[in-house]
Amino acid sequence: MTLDTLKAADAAPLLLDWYDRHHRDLPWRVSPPMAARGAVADPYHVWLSEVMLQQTTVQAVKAYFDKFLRLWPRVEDLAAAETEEVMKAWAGLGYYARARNLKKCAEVVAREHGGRFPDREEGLKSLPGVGDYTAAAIAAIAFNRHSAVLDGNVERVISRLYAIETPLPAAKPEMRRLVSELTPLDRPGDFAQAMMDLGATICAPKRPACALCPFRGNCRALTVADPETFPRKAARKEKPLRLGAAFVAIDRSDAVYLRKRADSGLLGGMTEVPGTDWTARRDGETSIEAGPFAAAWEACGTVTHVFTHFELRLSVYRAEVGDMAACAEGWWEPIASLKAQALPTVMKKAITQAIPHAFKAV
DNA sequence: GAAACGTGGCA
DNA sequence: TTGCCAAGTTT
Repeated sequence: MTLDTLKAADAAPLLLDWYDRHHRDLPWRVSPPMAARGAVADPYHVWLSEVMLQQTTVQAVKAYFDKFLRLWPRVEDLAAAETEEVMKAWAGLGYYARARNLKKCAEVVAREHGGRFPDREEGLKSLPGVGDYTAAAIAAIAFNRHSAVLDGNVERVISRLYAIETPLPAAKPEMRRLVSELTPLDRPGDFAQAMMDLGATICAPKRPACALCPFRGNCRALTVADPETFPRKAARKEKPLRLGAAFVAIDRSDAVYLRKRADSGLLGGMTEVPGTDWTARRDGETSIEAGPFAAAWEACGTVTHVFTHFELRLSVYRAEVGDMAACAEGWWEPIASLKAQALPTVMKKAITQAIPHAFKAV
C-alpha cells in the first residue's frame, strides 16, 4: 500500500481495527463493546462532553461531566436551571463563554426543538457555542452522519500522514478535504473518535509512538522528516504582563465581600473580589484608594496568574471590616460557602493569599 | 484573518 | 522555570 492509495477504503479499516482493540474508555463514550451490546450514544451526553472538551484536557473534563449530569440529567433540566448555578458548576474549567453558551443552547434545544438536538451538521452549527468541530463531532458520534471531524488531534495526525508543510491555521481547508476523503460511510463516529484517540495516545505532540501506529506504513512524515515537527505552526507572540490589585474584605462574621463581573469579556458572568482594572502599566505601587470602600487595607502579597494572552500580577490587599460597609453592587459571602461560588481560579488564588484557610476542607 | 478567551499538567 | 499543549468558538 502506498501513500497515494490511503483513501477511506484502506485507512478506515486499519484505524477502526486499531480502535476496536485500543480505544479509551471514557464516561461519555459508547465504546465498541458497549455498542455491540446495543448501547447508543445520547446526543445530550455527546454535546455536553464535546463543549467541555474544547481546548480542555480529558482529565480535567471527567469530574465536571459527572457533576453536570448529576445536577442536570437531561437537557430540559439544564434549560430550566439558573444561569448562576451553571456558572458555579463550571467554575474552574475555564473559557466561561462556553458555560453561558451551554445554557443558551440547552434552552434553544428544549424550547425550539422539543428537547431533541438537530441531527445534522447545519442544524447543530446554528446552536450557541457549537462551531465547525463540535457540529461535525455530534453529527458523526451521536447521529452516525458522514461528517468529517477536524480537531487538534486530527490536524496533527493528518499533517504527519501527508507531511503538510503549510502552517496552521492556513492548512485547515486542505486538512478538512483530506479527512473527508478518509472518513468512511460506515462507523463515521468511531472513525472520528479513533482519529482523536490516535492523536492523543500514539500520534502525540511530543515523542509520538510511531512503532505502535496503525498508519506506520503510510505516514509520509515518518519517511521524510521528524514526525514531531508536524504540524507546522506560526510562532507564538509573547505574553504581556498586566498589573492590578484585588481587595479582600472580611467582616466580623467571617464573610467576604464579592461582586459579579460583567456578562461579556474576560471571566464574563463570573464572581470576583473588588479590584482595579488590569493594565499594562508597570509604574509601581497600587493605591489603596482604589479599594471598594474606605478601610484599613493591608498589603498581603501578590499572586500571579497566566491567561491565554497575558500574564497577570495581582497585588492583594486585606481589611477586616467591623460593620458591613455599604455594598450596593455586591454582597457578603460567608467563607464556608466560598467554594460553591462562581469564582474563577485567579480569584481563588487572590482570596487564598488574603485568607489562607478560605478554601480548606472543613 | 487575527485576537480574545482559562486552566492545569508536563518536560 | 518557562513554554507548550488540550476534542475551538466568537467577534
